[in-house]
Amino acid sequence: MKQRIYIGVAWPYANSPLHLGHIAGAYLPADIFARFMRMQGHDVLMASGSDMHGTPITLRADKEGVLPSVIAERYHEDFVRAFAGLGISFDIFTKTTTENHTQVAQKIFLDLYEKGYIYKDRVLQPYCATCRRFLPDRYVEGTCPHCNDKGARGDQCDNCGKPLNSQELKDLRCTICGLTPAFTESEHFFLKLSAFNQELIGWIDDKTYFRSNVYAFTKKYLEMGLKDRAITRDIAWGIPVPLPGYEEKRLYVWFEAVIGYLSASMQWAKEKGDEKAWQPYWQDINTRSYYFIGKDNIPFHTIIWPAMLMGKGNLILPYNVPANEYLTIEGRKLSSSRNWAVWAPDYLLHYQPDPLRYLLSINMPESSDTDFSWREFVRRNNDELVATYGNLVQRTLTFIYKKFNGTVPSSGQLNAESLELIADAQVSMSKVADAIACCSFREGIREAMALAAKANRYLEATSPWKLIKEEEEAAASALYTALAVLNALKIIFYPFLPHSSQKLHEFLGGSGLIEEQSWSLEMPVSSAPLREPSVLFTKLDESIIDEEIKRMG
RNA sequence: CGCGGGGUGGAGCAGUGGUAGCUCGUCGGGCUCAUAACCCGAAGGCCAGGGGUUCGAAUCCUCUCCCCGCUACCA
Repeated sequence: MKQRIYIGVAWPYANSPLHLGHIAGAYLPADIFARFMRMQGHDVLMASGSDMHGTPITLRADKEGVLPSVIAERYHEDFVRAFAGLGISFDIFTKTTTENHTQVAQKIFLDLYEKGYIYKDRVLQPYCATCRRFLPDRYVEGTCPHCNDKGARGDQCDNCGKPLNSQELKDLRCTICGLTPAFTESEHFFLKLSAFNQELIGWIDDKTYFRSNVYAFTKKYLEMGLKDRAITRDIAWGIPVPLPGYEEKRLYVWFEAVIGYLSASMQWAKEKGDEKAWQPYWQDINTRSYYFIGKDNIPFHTIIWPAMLMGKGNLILPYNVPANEYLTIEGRKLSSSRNWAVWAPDYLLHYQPDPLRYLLSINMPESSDTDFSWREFVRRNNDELVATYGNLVQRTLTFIYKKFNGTVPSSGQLNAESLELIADAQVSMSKVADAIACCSFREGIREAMALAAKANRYLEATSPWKLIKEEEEAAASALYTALAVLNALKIIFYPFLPHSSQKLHEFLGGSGLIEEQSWSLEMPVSSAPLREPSVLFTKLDESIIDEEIKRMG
């Protein structure tokens, strides 16, 4: 049955390049899922874009003396290049500064406002006279009224975990200049999250198939009770509030950026020349929407965005939010400011995308934080990708190429071992499919690699290089069987390693894009031509470990 | 009593009630089609520790210890 699937992927903040954390956290799992679903014949729309607004971008622009848009555009283009290099197959990757997004965001704002889900309220807001600006919550520090910890921020106290607002803090100070701000009244718009509390509890209740951390976190959050949140700010960079008298205010990023999931779909439809094409992805209740994000984004995708969708009405709620945990680098938390990170553009200058995709897939932070180390990268590449999978392909194809004229050997009468291996390949195909379908990517790629290892064992046991001297037909039959397994491998590795699967597809005589193949085992056709193979993956020298580590930090 | 994640052979990890597994590394052997790749065998773990539940626990409960996040950039 053909399923329609919408895949939303976290919108990267356009203020620094993409790093491995982004890729392992959201983009790679989303891409694996999308490629798999497309190959299964499902109808997929995968969308994302750059989050161009927000304070960090403004701060950086101030520092460099340029407009915020300059910074945002620079990184947006950088993202587009990195995604292309890594093979992240978005159907659309746009940005929040488009006319389209601005209009959609403003329209939703107005709609929720008219329905009473957004209301005005006057708030006392800390204003720093020295810095001449209103201070967002996290720019205010003080003493927690609950536990007396001195490092509490305007939004919450990290010591006791209690949510706060700036007015509750004692000994208030501005984190920029350290002086005491004064409270000034300002009018803001609030999203009435409290109105959706019950409905959200009902919605999350049957989402037991969610990853346990996502489910538990959301449930607890909802049971503690939702508080309405301000969704406008007194800043200049962002989407204007579309009401007269509020020209100086902007929509706050977390309200506006999530709307990008919807506006990007509309943009995709427009570019496709069918303005209504987005509707089935958002309005058909049989469509399943998935949101791939990092764990810090959970509340925005399981609470705020669903609440907004409920308020807007006639839009489907998330079907699943497979949030990943974090990736550490060489055992330490990554930090862009300390350059303790591996940058995607930088990686792509030196290495192929598939080895990285392999490591991040097989060691994906699905259920707990995992570590990326260059030693592990080299090891996985050399000992697993090259030695197990790559070498299987190489030994099979070069042998056939030399001894069978570069054509598929005749299958002859397949013996019991051969039939068993082919059956195993079929089982692997469905196991990998099941694993990916429930977002267990690690399990999926492990199974794929296990099949490659099994094929190596089969070759060892049948030893066609010996058979060919006495019983050429038996050798042909064994190699035919190995080719059948390669046909399975190119498919089941495809979602994870699209570049090498495409290459293998071509070695095996296939034409066109492997993506157009279906998720099924195609038996080779005897005497069909193969193409001259070259290596699928290359070994990496151990010396890169120290070099790469030296370049960080 | 702040919250959360985690502690499984040398390394990285899987395993959530029923004889402790995977990949790599190490040692020994085989093979020679293949990117010194492949295959077989072996050594190596009282599953952080104490207590409890159970016929039976790495797996459930409880306590203790240790590590990592929860602070700016940041999935």
